[in-house]
Amino acid sequence: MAGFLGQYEYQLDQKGRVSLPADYRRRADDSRFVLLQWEATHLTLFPVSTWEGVQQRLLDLRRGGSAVARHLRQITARAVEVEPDKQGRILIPGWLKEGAGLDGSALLIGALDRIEVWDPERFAAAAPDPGQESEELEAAVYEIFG
Amino acid sequence: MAGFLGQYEYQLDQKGRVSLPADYRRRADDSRFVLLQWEATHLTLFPVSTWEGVQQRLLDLRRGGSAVARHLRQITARAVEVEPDKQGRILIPGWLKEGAGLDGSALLIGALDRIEVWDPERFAAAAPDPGQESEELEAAVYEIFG
DNA sequence: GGTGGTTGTGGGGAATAGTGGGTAAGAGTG
DNA sequence: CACTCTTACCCACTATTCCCCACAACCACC
Repeated sequence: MAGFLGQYEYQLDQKGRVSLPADYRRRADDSRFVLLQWEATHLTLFPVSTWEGVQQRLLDLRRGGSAVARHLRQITARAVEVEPDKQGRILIPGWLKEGAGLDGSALLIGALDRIEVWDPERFAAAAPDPGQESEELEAAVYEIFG
Repeated sequence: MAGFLGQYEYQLDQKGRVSLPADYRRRADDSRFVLLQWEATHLTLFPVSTWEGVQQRLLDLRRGGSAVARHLRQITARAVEVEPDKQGRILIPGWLKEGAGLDGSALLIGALDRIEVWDPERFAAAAPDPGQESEELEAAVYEIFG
């Protein structure tokens, strides 16, 4: 099955809720999601079925006892399990809105097995500059799409 | 099932009680927990079902008779079994509050299979500085989230 | 071109969650 | 045995969260 695709810009209401595109709701095999910030720029929304695999890898890494394992709490502390209400909206906690720079509206991006939640301006700014990086991207993309 | 996630800052009342987030209470398969300090910085709260595995590993280690095994009592001495009251609060003994630097308020952190109890300022100070450590963390995290 | 369903958006009201404190039972001490 | 201090249970208050109803825009389909 094709994963999450496309982009939707929705309002973030005064209670901190955003609609989840109906298309995404239908595609997800589970109605529950894990919303977390593991990159500084944006939030990521995993269906719980996908999240479980991630969680297992996190547990394995922590049990390994490496130096970085001690900081994993910084990741899990920035996560919540959310479930859309009857109208298909999820509530984004204040501390996550702040971290992702969300105010007013949110851009929902389909990213195959997950959904990303961006502040529209940040997303525009995150596009690669025409230059070296963009050339590398182009080359990689050519190899994939053939 | 998704484990314990997120962060909640609650008051620590004059009797030394803290509310356990309702979400955590629902998630735990058992209402009883083991609260202990095994790291200098904070306290950790294990559901008894999870604790049993830890306890088994402690017993195995002690039976192994290694040098460190002789100091395990320093760990178990800093532990208590707690159970939330009807309002969902647990009582933190004075000697544990002191060791974790708790006063006024407590930050409850979801860490997948366990819950951590931090002094808010200490938690902020424990965040990895932008630098080598933070880069390693980012790299490890990228590998996990792909 | 109407018509019915679906989708995003707004807001009111009930249930729940966190917080404070009073009082009784229990443990430890002299 | 009496006294004190701690722990546990209970009642009450307030703010937040969650659930539900309702509207309006859009699309598809007769």
